[in-house]
Amino acid sequence: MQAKDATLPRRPSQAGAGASAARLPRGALDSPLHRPELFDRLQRGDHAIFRAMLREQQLFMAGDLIIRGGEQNGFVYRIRTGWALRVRGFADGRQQIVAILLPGELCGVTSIVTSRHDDAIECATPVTTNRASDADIRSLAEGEPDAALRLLFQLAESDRRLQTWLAALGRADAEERMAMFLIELRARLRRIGLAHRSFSLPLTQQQIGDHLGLTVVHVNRVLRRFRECGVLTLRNRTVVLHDPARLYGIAAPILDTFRTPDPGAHAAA
Amino acid sequence: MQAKDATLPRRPSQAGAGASAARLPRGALDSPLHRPELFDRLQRGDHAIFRAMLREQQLFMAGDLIIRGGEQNGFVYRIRTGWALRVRGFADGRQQIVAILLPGELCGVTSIVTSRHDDAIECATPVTTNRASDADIRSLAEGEPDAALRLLFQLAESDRRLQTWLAALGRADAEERMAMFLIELRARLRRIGLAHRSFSLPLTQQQIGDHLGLTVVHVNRVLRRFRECGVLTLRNRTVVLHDPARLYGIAAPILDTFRTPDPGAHAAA
DNA sequence: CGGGACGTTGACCTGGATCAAAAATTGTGG
DNA sequence: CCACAATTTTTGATCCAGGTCAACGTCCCG
Repeated sequence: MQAKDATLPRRPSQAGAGASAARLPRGALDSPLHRPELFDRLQRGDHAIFRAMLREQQLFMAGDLIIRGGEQNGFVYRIRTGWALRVRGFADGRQQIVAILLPGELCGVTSIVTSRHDDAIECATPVTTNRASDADIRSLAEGEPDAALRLLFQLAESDRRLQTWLAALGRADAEERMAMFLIELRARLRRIGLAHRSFSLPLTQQQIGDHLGLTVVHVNRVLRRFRECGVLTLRNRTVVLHDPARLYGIAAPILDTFRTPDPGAHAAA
Repeated sequence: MQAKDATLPRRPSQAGAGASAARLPRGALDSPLHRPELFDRLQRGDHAIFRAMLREQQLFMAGDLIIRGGEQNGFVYRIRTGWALRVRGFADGRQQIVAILLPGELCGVTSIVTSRHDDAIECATPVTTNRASDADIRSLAEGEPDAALRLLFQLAESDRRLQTWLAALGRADAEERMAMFLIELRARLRRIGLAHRSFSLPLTQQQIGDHLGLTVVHVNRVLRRFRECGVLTLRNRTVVLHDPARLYGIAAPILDTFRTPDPGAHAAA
């Protein structure tokens, strides 16, 4: 359960997830909604943070916790390879996977100001990380505006994703959620070079359910429906998209958001 | 629909929400989960930001949009008085209220790095704000670490709330959500001196539903049940808590979170 | 005093949960 | 390589929390 403080293995993991991401992906800083004029600064900030983290590397196994819930954690992490999950667990065993973290992303940034993490960070695959103490990161940010900007960017991205997903949980049905989930994930994986027509999805259906707010059973049924309609196949932790357009069609009402809620909308053409 | 660029009225609003908050509340910086040692810095940072915003004041009416969804908005706002809602609207009319903003909070902080807001900020009551351009805020943050910390704090708070609420939408039932919603809201209002045994809740039941992920009809039924059990009364946009302990009891399994999801839990005492 | 929000209630329906049990897959030690 | 245990996937049968539809009441405002 504890991470080994070790140098990274030559081949960090056998999982499809990590294998092709041995090099640090840059695409994570290229979100379609960020300001293009800041890209250079973000990249420099990212380098600076990465350099500050070079000394501390860790290797986790699938199932390990990078950050425990309910405790203070004095570090900011950067995922190098593998998939990590932000999990919120309840007293009675229910749990919600609040977000998914992919290589290149920072996690635990809020350690800088908060005294406790309400979520745990759990590894879905073997994961390699770098880290630095929150104090180091804080002083780095004060010295290098670009690094501060990089931190802000991570929080802004996280905010946007949480917000989007929250809206989906509140207002979308099972098929819409599944479609949206896979579409967004594929887009993110693509940006870091980990998705083509098919991509790996190293989560159990239980975990997918914990993310979509559904039971395993229903996740399975939705997947079956998608398979029977020829939309996609999920086998061996791998998603193969047969009919992307159809998938987009299912999620369309949800993806096409940004309409401001103006009271006169029902009259418009 | 457009805000007046005017000096603030002597009595900013008749709504219970704003009336007693003419002075800027500080309690917003005193979240139970932030690091106490940073409080002074946060407060200084808050002052600095507030000073940078003094020049631009605005008054909005209930229903106005402070920030439109889907557009770039070059400002960071600070709510002075009144209630604002972060709303995410879908193409087909569904909408989800993603968060509620109270006096003393910053909104639009992500403007600093993003090119578009996916959410709109809508006023639930008359609202008075200050604001400054994102460029000004960015350079302020670079000059004054305390101000940067204040921005980070806002994002961290927002992150925690979104995460908490997301988990509730994914895994809690209607009564639990309602109970949790009212409990958290009361706690926040208290911190800024706006709640005692009763507090004002200036939202329609439709809006409450849009926040809880329920229909108006069902919101109404849950409220009736609560009323009939003697837990609380909601009348005239005012919540009167008759039996707080009972309310906490309903939300207990959800509030009592931070348990890390360890696989051996079912065996423990 | 008429019209338009908003709140309230009843009757009925359905998407997804729950329960239960196979089948398939993965891991483990011999 | 196989037998065995544990985990995960799949399917069917049944149930219910919450949605939908349709009124009606109530308050406010011009």
